Amino acid sequence: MTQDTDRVSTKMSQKRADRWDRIVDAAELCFAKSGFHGTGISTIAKACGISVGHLYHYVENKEALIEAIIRREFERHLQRLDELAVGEPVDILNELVEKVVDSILNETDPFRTVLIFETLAEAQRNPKVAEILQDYDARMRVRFCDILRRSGVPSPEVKTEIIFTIFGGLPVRALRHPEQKRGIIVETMVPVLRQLLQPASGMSQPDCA
Amino acid sequence: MTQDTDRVSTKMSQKRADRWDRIVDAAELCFAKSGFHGTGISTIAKACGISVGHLYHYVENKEALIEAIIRREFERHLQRLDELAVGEPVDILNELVEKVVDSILNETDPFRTVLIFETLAEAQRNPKVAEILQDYDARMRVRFCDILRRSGVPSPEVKTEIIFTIFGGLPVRALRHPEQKRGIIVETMVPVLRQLLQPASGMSQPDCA
DNA sequence: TAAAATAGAATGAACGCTCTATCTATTGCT
DNA sequence: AGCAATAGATAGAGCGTTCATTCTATTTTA
Repeated sequence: MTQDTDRVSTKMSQKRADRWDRIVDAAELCFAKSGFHGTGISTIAKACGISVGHLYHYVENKEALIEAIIRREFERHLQRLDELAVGEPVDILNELVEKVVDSILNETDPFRTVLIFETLAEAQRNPKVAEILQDYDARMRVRFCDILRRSGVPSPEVKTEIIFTIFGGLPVRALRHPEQKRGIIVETMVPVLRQLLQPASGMSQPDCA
Repeated sequence: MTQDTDRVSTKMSQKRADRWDRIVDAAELCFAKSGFHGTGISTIAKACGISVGHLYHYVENKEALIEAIIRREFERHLQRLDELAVGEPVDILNELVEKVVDSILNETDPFRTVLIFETLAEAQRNPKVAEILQDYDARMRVRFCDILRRSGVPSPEVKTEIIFTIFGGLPVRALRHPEQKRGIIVETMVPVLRQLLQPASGMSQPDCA
């Protein structure tokens, strides 16, 4: 351990990174409660126990904070997607359906969902946010599509799009129809998914022999 | 026509209603451009060419304006749904699929979509908005479900929920993946819809043969 | 002339952000 | 090791602006 200065600076930037994380944590909570534009910087500063001036030593401006939160959230989604891809290609389809079902049933994560709509609304008027959104969506599509392709699902791109549509609709439904029993949806959704994810067999569309 | 006073007062309230409509029109446009919380009252007043003080003679407060816009938008949705229900029960399914396809292809209404997410985001922190949202959703569900029931679709409630999920997801996709050709989606979506809307026939296990 | 319509200034709070001041900890020099 | 110099951490008041709303004054209409 000869890089003493390095270790010090690492420890330093580690501390900085920790502080940054705590700020983003607090901001996420505040934004979830009151929205991007309903939350003041002073509220966020208070929420993580620092002063406004101090917060601005870590955060360039509110906009950057919003983007950071959106990015972090999408990174989580990408990670979840990667966890899906570890199985054997043969089992993947079953695993996929299982995960989808699980995802529907356990989508109770309350304030994570809030930011979805906040983000979508923001993306409509903030081109930078729109770009982030579309960029991450593209990356998620590629990964998911690869899984389908490796599993021999025909027209994987379109299937990806349709499944993403369903998943995009689920949180909407959770808001618009919160009493709906998720289990019942799953029951009817599973055969639909199975039909969509059906690997190429004898009779099939132009896409596959 | 003996109720002269009535006619006068009607003409009066007619004028008031017109003014009100123009205010809501302007507000809708502004909110679509900058969001509920990104738009100031003065902006709305300017957009419909009246003063702030005057606007407050028609509008109780900003909140009421937001609610009015949301309500008006949902009324439009309800109306569109009713237009769907006029056909013969037998043809309804085909007509339904056709309308759905048409809806996907022509969902270019730009600023109407904006308010969807604005509304959903708002509903998460404003209980009154959430109630409106859920109330209108329930009414739309009932109507749509009735159509399915009259057409002999099994498990119409669940089918309604699933189709609403897909429809809820479409605008999400339009934002997250705007380059996606809608036509391709439709091609693959139609068989999915047909399977979902399949009327009860001989072999009809709970879900699949 | 009474009432309704309309305008726009005034209000006070909240906003995002910057500035300065203090305080702490590390560094270089001897 | 001990002190001075320096850099970073932190706080909070202050800036100019905008917000939603109200108030008062004026014009138009009945």
